[in-house]
Order: sequence, then C-alpha cells, then structure tokens
Amino acid sequence: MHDIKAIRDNPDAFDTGLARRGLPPMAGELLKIDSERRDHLQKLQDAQARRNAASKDIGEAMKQGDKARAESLKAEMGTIKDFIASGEAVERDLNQKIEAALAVIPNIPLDDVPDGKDETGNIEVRRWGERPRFEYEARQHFDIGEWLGLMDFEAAAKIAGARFVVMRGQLARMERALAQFMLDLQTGSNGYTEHYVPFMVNDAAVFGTNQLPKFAEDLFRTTDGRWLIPTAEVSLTNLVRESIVEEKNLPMRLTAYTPCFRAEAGAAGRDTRGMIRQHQFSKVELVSITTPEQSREELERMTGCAESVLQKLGLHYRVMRLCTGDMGFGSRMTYDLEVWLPGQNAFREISSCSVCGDFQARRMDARYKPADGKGTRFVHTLNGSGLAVGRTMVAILENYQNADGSVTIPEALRPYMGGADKITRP
RNA sequence: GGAAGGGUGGCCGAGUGGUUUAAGGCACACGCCUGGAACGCGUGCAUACGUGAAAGCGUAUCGAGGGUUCGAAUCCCUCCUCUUCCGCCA
Repeated sequence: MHDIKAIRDNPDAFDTGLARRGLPPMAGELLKIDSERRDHLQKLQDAQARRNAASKDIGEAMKQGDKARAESLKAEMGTIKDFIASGEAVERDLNQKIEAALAVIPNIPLDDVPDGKDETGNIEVRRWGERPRFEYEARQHFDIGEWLGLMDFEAAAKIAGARFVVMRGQLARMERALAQFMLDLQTGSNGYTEHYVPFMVNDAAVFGTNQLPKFAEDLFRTTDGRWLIPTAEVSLTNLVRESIVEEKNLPMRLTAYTPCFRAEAGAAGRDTRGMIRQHQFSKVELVSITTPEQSREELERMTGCAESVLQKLGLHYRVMRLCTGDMGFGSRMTYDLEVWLPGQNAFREISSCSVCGDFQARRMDARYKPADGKGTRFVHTLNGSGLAVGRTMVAILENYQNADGSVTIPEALRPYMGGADKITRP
C-alpha cells in the first residue's frame, strides 16, 4: 500500500515508478480524490468544532440552571447536526475510495531493478555448481518416482483430483527429511526462529501480505470465510500486524515449515505432469522484519540463506534478479533461485526472495519504535523460500538419478534418511 | 454448542450522560540530588488525519461498526475477541 502523502509530495516519481511496471500514470486521479477529501474534511472538522463548543456551552448553561439559554443553543444545533451526519458518511466514502484505489496498485521497483517486460528481462547475477552429466537422456522426476513405485499421481487424482500427489516409503520420508534438514539449517546456522503457525487465516492477514483484494482467485477459501495460506509468508509476516516492536528486536528473522495451497487459476495447461505445480505443496519460509536502513542488505543475506540449502545439497543453480515486468505485486526487488533440472534440461524456480519495503507494513500497520528519537516508523518486510520442499525433491530426483533407475541421496540428507545412501525400487 | 464475565494509552488500572482536556501507578526520557548509582524530588511522555515554515491549532480514536442525545469511555443494537464454568472432542 502506497502512502498518499508521498504521492502528494512527489507525484512524478510515483508515475515514473508505475511506468516501469508498464502501468499508466495514476497520481493525478488519486490526488484529485485526495484533495476533494481534504477540502471536505476541513469543512467537517469546522462543523464538529462548532458542535463541541456549543455542547460545552449547553452543559455550562444546564449547570447554572439557565434552561432557556440551553434550549436556544440546542435549536441552533439542528442544521450543524445534519451536516455532520451526512459529512461523516461522505468522508468515509472518500476514504474508502482512496483506500480501494491504492490497494490494487503494485509496489514501486528499486532503482537497481532492471526494466523488462517478462522473464526474458531478468538478469543472471551468479551461478553455483555444475550440471551433472548423464550417459543417457536424463529422466524427469515423475518418471523416476513412478518407476520406483513411490510417487503416485493416479491415487492422488482418485482421492483429490488433478495437481496432487501421493508419495510412499522413502520418498514420503524424503519430504519429511528435507523439511527437517532445511529447518535445522535456517534455525541453526542462519539465525531464524522456528514457528508453528495457522494454515488458515482471516481476511485482514491476507490483505496484509497483498493477496487480497487483487488475487483472491489464486486462493482457496474455507466454508467459514477463512483462507488457506498460499505461503507461510502470510502467517509469519502478519505476526507483527497492528503492533509496535522495539528497534532492538530488529531484525526479526522468522521461519516456518507449512503446507501451501494454491488454486493455480491462471495456470491451466502449464506443468500439468509431475510435482512442479501442485495445489498443495510444502515449503520452509523465511521472513525478516527490519528497519528501513537494514532491508536492502537483508535481502542479500536472505538470498544467501536460501542458497545455502542448495549448496549443501550439491544442486546446481543460478541467481536471477527479476526485472520490473516479472516481479510480484508487493516487491521492490526480487531474487529468484533457479535450480537445474536435467530431466527438463532447464533452470526452474525453487526460491524467490523479495524485499517489500514498507508496502506490507502499511497494509498491516506494523511499526517499530526507533531506539533514539520519538515516534514510530513502519518496519520493512522481506520474504523468501528456504526452500520449496516439493521442488527440492524434484531437483534431487533428477540430479542424483542413476542409470539403473535408483537415486543417490545427497550426503547432507542421509542423517535425516536413517543413514540410507540410495533410494531403490522396493 | 450452552451460561456468565471482560476488552480503556507501551503496560497495569480508575472512570455509570456535561471542567475527563481519559485520574493514578509502572515503564521510559530529561533535570536536580550523588564520588558514581539506587532511593527521593521535578518535568515530560498515546496514535492518526487535517492545517501551518514552525510553535501551535483543530478533528477523530476507550475492541469494531451502527444507533439514541445539544453532548457518549459511560445508555441501546449488531459483530469480533478474550477469560471462566458446563457439554463435546484429537
């Protein structure tokens, strides 16, 4: 959510930022409503001031037993009262109009975000590791999983429908092992505090992290009006909603392992086979709450924390700085980690780390008290995957596949797999 | 699900229609005191919006939203939420 005052102070900068997102200028229209609102507010407040003064006089008159004076003052209040009643309604209306307009405008990219229309405009920042070589044409993860008899899309379709999976045996265990491994790494070495959070949340939470009002069709809604979280970012970030934290507690670094539920409304026909795009998947999420001064550097740190998972698992990947056209709604800058998938012969997104500035903090009213100086400031928020568990499993199956159909378990994961070094057909 | 009782500033807590301009306390900040501290004393200390160069001024906010009234923290209605007891339950 943008600050209308900032737009007022610098409408051109705002429109320039929107243009980088491929959007038309909006400052003029917003400021028109804003000035209408302020003009009206001034009149309303004058009327309220007169009412308050008169009420005081009436109280005084009553106290002195001057009934006649009190009655005449009351009579004078009639028209002001009407004006205030209708004026308050108008003010609410204008406020809502501005709020509604602001709520669907995306965040402004930072200066060092490259301009671009779509993912072809993204810039590769660095690359880690090397592609594994195969003597044969590398198989895709679903072929490997199904051959092993441990990955079953038909069973999932029978009980749930398309875009679900059933895993058995060592693959089911690997899901659990990866989660444990990632959480241990993020909490042990990377300084994040583990959380257990609700998987169903209310409107306010989903508004706070930008999924509402614009992206409701991407979410699942419960019969009692709640939402299934599409990412733990929602639950974790909203922990600071409507609160004021002490600066000494910043940065806050939060992590949680949760399922994520996505309707994938606009994804018909994309990644229909396999585990890449599911209605349900799990993820270890990273969230940082920082001061405005810390947030840019925290993005680099967070990205590094996500990368550390891939490095320990020995998975080849590249880091992409997303261009303006490929960035999410609330982001000011995003790094995607793309892991190499030999079966697809392509890099695929496995983590996305974004800094949102005060964009979400405004929506949530999340502030901090500076250590020196008075008042409060909005916090900055960041979120990133550390990592998506399902896609990590896909990457392991494809990168560690063997000619005989078995899959070698990366060394770092073996302690979590009961010491096993290989997944074989049972 | 049933019954009862709560929700007031960063925190605790008083306040049943009109100097409440939200008492008092804690915490915090500054000053005095001290060799330095504690104690004590004094002063300050909510948020948002509007206006203004600033000081300031105005308005709103006592869980949320409506209503009654010249005037609502206070009375009425609806909702949210917490606590306790009962019932059910992993």
